Amino acid sequence: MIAGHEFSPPRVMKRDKKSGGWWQRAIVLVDMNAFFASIEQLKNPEWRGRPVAITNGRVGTTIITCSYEARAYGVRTGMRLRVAREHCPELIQAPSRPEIYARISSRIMRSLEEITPEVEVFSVDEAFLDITSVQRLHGSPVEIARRVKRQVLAASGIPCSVGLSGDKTTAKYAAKLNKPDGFTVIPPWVAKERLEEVPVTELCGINRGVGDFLAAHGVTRCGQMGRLPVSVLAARFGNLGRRIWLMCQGEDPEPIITRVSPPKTIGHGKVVPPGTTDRQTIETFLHHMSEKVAARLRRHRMEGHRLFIGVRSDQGWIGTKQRLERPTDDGQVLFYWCRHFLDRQWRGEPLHQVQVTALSLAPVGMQQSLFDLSGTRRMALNSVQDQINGRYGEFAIAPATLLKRSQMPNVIAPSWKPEGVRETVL
DNA sequence: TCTGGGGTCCTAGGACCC
DNA sequence: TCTGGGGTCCTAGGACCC
Repeated sequence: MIAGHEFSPPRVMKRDKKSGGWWQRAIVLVDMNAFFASIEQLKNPEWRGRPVAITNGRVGTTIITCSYEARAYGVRTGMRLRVAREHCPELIQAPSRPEIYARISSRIMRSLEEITPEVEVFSVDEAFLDITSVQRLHGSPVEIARRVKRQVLAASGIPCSVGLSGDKTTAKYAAKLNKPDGFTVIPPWVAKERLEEVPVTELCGINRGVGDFLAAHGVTRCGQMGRLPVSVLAARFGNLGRRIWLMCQGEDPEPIITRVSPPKTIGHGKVVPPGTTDRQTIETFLHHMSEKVAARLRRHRMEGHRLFIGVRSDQGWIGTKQRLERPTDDGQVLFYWCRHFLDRQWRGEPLHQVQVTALSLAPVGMQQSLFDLSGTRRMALNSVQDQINGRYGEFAIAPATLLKRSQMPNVIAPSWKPEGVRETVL
């Protein structure tokens, strides 16, 4: 490696005269605008400039996200399709296509890493970049941020909003000031002043829980935070409290997290037709969830050591968390426990949601039961199933009872993160 | 408020150890 | 059984994110 001082940030923070000076710390937040809808408009040119809403497959009734043209009519994420059509009769329904969104997301993230290796994939459509140490290489923060915007467009064909500041929270706040296709700079030395009148709940990380606590102490706007001793926040929220205190003053110390860590839980849940009481239907859904969870466990070469199974009725969740005698990545085993759960805990109440989540994940153990023949046979089968599904799509092959449900849409969670964007650093 | 379908992190408190 | 003074591990649940 080259001597450290080559890359260390300048000690003196210069004012950004004609965007020429160096910043002590420079953080960019990239936010794709209406990501899924923008992609569908890109792939279907006749939809450009028109109101498009993404739903969960053809059968979805709730809007996952929608284009800005649709938003102009008052259509919103989470709205029922039926209600949305009242606002906007010509609304185009587009079933979500997760694989495509995932591919484009990966492409965007890889292109960002050409600018700096310090990229934090925050969600499928958002990323933080710490560009502090590449100022010598690529120019001023403003120039680099502009390049980020150009590069995302080149990599994906769709616009994004960019926020630039000296810390993560202010950069994120900046990015949402101008949407879509925005570019907002809040130089670090004016961050505190710019945040002064901003309600604290506008900042990422402050919601009702923290917001109510702050309000009870007379703090509703960032500028009021200085009056509250940091010890009050620390006493209530620990380290998070200290961070919040700094965040509101434009000095969020949070670093960019480049490390991709393995998942800690893997789960799937699904809304079932409201008021379902038919055991067979419930089982089919749980079976489907079990196989999906197991397939992902195997893809990560992980096993669940604990398991959450739950169903939701009008009375709320009925669920169990249990420790497995033996960790597993096998859908049959997961489904076995689902049935067991139904036998023990379900009294036939009408249900509207089911959930299967593998907890306490750990890499597949070395002590694998190599002498357990039935075990190895199942592993081989699972491995083949994964390969086929990997090539031809999930559930190209699956237990027979699931095939007739194979039109069950796959969704992509906004929290999905692309894999293999970078090598995990040891 | 939740919609729908995913996640993470943190804290409090209990069980159990010496 | 409680004294006294540590500690660890585990789990449930809350708060937050997209």
